[in-house]
Amino acid sequence: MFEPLFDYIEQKSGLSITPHEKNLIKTKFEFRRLRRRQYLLQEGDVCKQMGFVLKGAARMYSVDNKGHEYTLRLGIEGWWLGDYESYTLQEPTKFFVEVLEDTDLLTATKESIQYLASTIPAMAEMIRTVDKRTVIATQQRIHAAISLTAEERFDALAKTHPDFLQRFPQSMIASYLGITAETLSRIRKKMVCR
Amino acid sequence: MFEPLFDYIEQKSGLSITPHEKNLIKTKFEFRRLRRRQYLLQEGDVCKQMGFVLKGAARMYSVDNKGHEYTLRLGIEGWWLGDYESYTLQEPTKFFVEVLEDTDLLTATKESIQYLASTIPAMAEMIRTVDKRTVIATQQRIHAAISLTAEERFDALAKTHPDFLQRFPQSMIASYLGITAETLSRIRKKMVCR
DNA sequence: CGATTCTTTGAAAACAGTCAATCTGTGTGG
DNA sequence: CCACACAGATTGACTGTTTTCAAAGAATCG
Repeated sequence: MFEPLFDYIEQKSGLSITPHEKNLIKTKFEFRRLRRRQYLLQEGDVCKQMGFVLKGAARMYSVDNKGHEYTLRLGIEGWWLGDYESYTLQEPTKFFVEVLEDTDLLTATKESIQYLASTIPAMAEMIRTVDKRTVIATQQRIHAAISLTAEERFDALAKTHPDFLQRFPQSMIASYLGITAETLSRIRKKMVCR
Repeated sequence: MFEPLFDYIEQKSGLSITPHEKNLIKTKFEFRRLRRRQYLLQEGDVCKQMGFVLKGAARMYSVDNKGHEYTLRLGIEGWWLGDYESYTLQEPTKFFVEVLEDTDLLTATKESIQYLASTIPAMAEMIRTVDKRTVIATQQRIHAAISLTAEERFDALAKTHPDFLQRFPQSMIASYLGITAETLSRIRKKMVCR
């Protein structure tokens, strides 16, 4: 059950983890199964733990006072769930993290993760690497948001994450791209014609 | 001359640095003075070094095939200059980093910074902390880009970085917000009336 | 099968971009 | 000191895109 996480840590860090370290990780992560439509996190909660997705799909979104939803993050197998800001600062979140299919997770608190990082070199290196990758990915998304048209942003997403288009409803993809579901529907219609 | 950098490292890491460590840092960073309109980095370059701003102002932007500019980053005293993606991956950049006033920098290569990080605990911790803050800040900017109107994004920027509005021409603020200079001008006009 | 959710479509309104002209302030050279 | 050039900001008219709202059409789940 923990194998996908072990593989992930070794792959991201480029370091291997010993059997002893694996046992340590097993004691600090908790297996959780969430059913479709359950929330891992809700607005106002403090994000006490991050979750590594073993199986399933989820999204992180906010809701404004008009009821509009804005999807900040989509995640499937091999992604982390949780609000990084709320987790890092231990402050209440503005977001909901909702599971879209029955989902299996490995969760751990900040203290557990910090302990593992201080004990297991591969864990510390994995976190540094993932943080760096996240900075790069978010910078690219900002660049897309300010420099590309809605259609170009959709094309870019279709290229970088074609799996997302299969797994998530179009309305969520639209909200991830910063457009309405109607606009995305029309963009797709136009594209098929060509 | 190095004091602002030492202060920055101690403040961000929460750790103090010894006189010996300070000397080490001095050997690895290079002082550079750039004149208004000079480039620290140009499209196609590999970002060999990051620069810590002692005095001055700069922006990082891309140019599309129609000649439109998109500002990804604005920086003044106490900010880092350079394309994080190109620096981290050592791949050619899509961006220009241009100095808007005569600017004093402390620059260091990736190797130097990695060496300092492996030698000086405060340096390593500063990098981790700044990376985490960057993830949070970029996530907030993405959220603003997809959830707020142009006017609301301007208000948000005026709140979080009022100094930017003084230091940078409106056309650059507009491009940072993902709108045209004309639209920003009209937004400001509307706001004054209220 | 019925209920629910998601997607598509249409028409009107709101919004932002484009292009061109004008205005304003700054600094430079004569 | 003035005239001029220059860059940045503003304004107007127009175009194009996106949102909004409402309704109808598919797809999915229990």
